[in-house]
Order: sequence, then structure tokens, then C-alpha cells
Amino acid sequence: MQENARFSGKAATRRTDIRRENERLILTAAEKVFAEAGYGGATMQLIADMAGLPKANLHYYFATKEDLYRRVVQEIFEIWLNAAASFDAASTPAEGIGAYIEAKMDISRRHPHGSKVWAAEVMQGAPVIQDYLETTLRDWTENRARVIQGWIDAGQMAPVNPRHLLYMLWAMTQHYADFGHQIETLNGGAPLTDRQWQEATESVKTIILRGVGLG
Amino acid sequence: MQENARFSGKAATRRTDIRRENERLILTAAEKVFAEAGYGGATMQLIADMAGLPKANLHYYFATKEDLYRRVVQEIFEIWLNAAASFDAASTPAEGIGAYIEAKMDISRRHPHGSKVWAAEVMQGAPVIQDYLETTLRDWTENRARVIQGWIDAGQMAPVNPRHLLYMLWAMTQHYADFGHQIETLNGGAPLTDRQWQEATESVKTIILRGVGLG
DNA sequence: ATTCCATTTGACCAAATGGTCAGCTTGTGG
DNA sequence: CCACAAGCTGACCATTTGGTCAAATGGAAT
Repeated sequence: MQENARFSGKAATRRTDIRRENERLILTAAEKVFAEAGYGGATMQLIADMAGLPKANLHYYFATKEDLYRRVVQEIFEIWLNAAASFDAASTPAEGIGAYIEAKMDISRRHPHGSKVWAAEVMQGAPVIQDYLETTLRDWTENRARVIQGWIDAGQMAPVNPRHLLYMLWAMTQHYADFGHQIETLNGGAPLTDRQWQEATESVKTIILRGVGLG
Repeated sequence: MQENARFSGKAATRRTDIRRENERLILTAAEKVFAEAGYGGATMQLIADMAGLPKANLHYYFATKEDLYRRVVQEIFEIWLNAAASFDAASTPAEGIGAYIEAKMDISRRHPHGSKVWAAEVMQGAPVIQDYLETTLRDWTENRARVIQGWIDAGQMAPVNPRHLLYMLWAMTQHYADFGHQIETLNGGAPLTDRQWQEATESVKTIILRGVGLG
């Protein structure tokens, strides 16, 4: 019972640890394989090998390939939603937009696989997360668009279409994850260094902020 | 013989027509299926059904699934390269960048499937077009980056990293194709109208041009 | 008309894949 | 230590899929 685990002196029982560890192991492997091969190209065997577990073990933790995939997509979505905090916490447009760009660039760097899985899912018509788009994401977008419109109405930034501004922010920040391989190739075959990531972030911030009259 | 076809009075012989027509039929169907299902999720049977031909016929024109896929990717790549013309023809930065945005937004609208196929290919590490990235695309990028740097040096626009500017242009314009489904959902479930596409293009142009000091 | 070659296609095959299951091992509460 | 449940896994299976092929059909040059 989970009660036992929760109340028995030493944090969690061995069993709970095993479960959590293996699920994490599988999810991490799945994220990478789905990103690199797409849903159709990914195989449970590949994911199992990458996780270092027998294939049958995957099906013990995740009933079907689709279940596993759904979990991977949900995780990146939540990470992105949380980046809204940096947007909401700000009091000025420059601060809010700037912090949001920084947060999303940081996510692109730390979770490139998840970003790709999301991109592929949406490109294919969002077969498994359509409801999220219609509820959570729609609400999220409308709320932020309203905030931006408020800034414009208050004369704090240039009049731009808030929706398209949001699309542009998503496009640019996620591009560094989704097209990371292309960027790496054009960078002479080497991944962007810390310095280059900083430069990329600054470039995006500079152009966008000046672009909305906050330069 | 093809000589016969070329020199026989009526343009091309029936044979040549058939070949061209069927190849076009297959390529169009393949572009759509690869975009909607990914390379791994696409099946020759699906493509055949969409093209209205028996599966064996596909293998008569394209030896393997990979051959067919390669052709689809090459086509969109060439379309994009040609968009460079609008960039090169311009004499001022505002004109060049503006025209390039318009050209690429137009392509996103007219070839959303191809754009998605390209995006998926790059996201998966460009397994079949890596050589293009390292040769053609690298040269293309370096040349345009040099042009932009020239404008900056001449004081015609604000100093920004030319590479990152190019990445941003690609990201934003292609976003309207690759994430078209998401945008459509956030647009109340309806595809963007002519007017809305124009507004999107204007938004991108306005923000970018002002962002590089050309507002 | 006849010959030759391009085109078409139903039937077929070997390999790969998602998923199942029965039996085994291991942890845990009593 | 025991009994039970959770966790593990090799072997297996039905289905799908890319690709093949031989036989049939159709166009065009002589």
C-alpha cells in the first residue's frame, strides 16, 4: 500500500523507489527515441534498449506505446506552461517579454527532445493532445494576449497583434530546439557553446523588444 | 526512346505524359502522407491509396520508400532556395528582408506539407539530407549573412548577429506552416483567412524590420 | 499486323513490430 | 520464516509493411 510507503519512517519503500526510477528511466529513453525517430519510427524495442530494460518490462509500466507517448508529450507541455510564470511575474512589458524569452530559450536548451516530440505531434494534427490545445492552451493564449493588449492600450509598447507576437516568441525560441541539428551544422558541426546560447538569447531579445517598441 | 518523344510533332508522346503525370500524382500524395504521419508512420499503401494507384505501381516509379521520401524533401528545399531571389534582388535592407519574409510566408501557405516534411527530417537529425545542409545550405547562409553584415557595416541597419537574424526569419515564417494546426485551433478552429495571412505577414515584417532598426 | 518495350497489378514473402502470458524472482508485512 | 503481492522476462503470436515477381495490358515504331 502506498500509505505504508508514505508513513514508514524511511521516506519511501524500496518498491516505490523502483517504480519511480524505472518510470523515469523509460520516460527519458522514450522522449529521446520519439524525438529522433518520430512516433511511427520509434519502436518499443529501441526504447527498451536505450532504457536498459527488456521490452516486456516497458509494457509492465506502460500498457501501450501510445500511453507512453502521451506521457512524454504531457510532460513537455507542463514545462512550457510553467514558463508563463516569468511572464506573469513581471510588471513591465520589457521585463515580461524578456524574461519569457529567456525562460523558453532555457527550456529549448535543456529539453530539446521534448520540444521535438511536441512539434511532431502538432505537425501531425495533434492526434493525441487536441483537447489540450482547445482548452488549456487556448485559455493560456487568450489570457496572455489580453495582458499584452493591456500594455498596448496603456501606451507601454507599440501596437502589434498580440497573438502573432506570441506565435513569433514560440517560433523563435523553439526553433533553437527543433532545428538544433541544422543550427549545429551551420555552426561548423559543433553544438552552440554557453556563450553562443547567450548570444542567441540576446539576439532574440534585442530584435523582439526593439520590434515592439521597447528597444 | 526519349529523343523520339522530344522530336515527334505533338509536344511529348503519351508515354512521357503518363510518366510525368503519375510521378506528380505520387509525389503529391507522398508529400501529404509523409507530412501527416512522418516517415516512419507513412506507409506505401496509404500513399498509393491517396494517389489512387495500386501499391506495386509506386514501386515501379520509385524503387523504395526512401527514394520517394528523398524526392519530396528535395523539392521543398529547392523551393526555399529560390525564395532567395527576392532577397538578392533588393537594393535596400528593408526591401530585401521584407520581400524575403513575404516570399517565405507565401511558401508556408502554399506548401505546408513540404515544410512539415523538411522540419521532421531536420528534427530527426537530417538522416537523408545532411549533405545538403553541409554544402548548399551552408554556402547559402554564409553568403546572405555576409550581405547582411555589409548592410550593418554601411550603417544601413542596426548591428545584429546576421546568422541569428536568418534563423529568426526561418523560424517565424515556417512556424505558420509547421504549427498551422495549432494556429488554426487557437483561431477558433478555422484556417486563417486571406486577410489573416496578410495580417500575420505584416506582423512579422513590422516587428522584424523595426527590430533591426528599419522601422 | 507484328514486334518490342514501357506500364500495370494481384498475389506473395520475409522481416519487423506491438503486445501477451505463464512462470520466475524479489520485496515486504506479519 | 512464510505467504502474498509486486516486479521481471523469455518465448511466443497475429498483424503490418516494404518490397518482389510473373503474367497481363497497352502504346508506338517498322
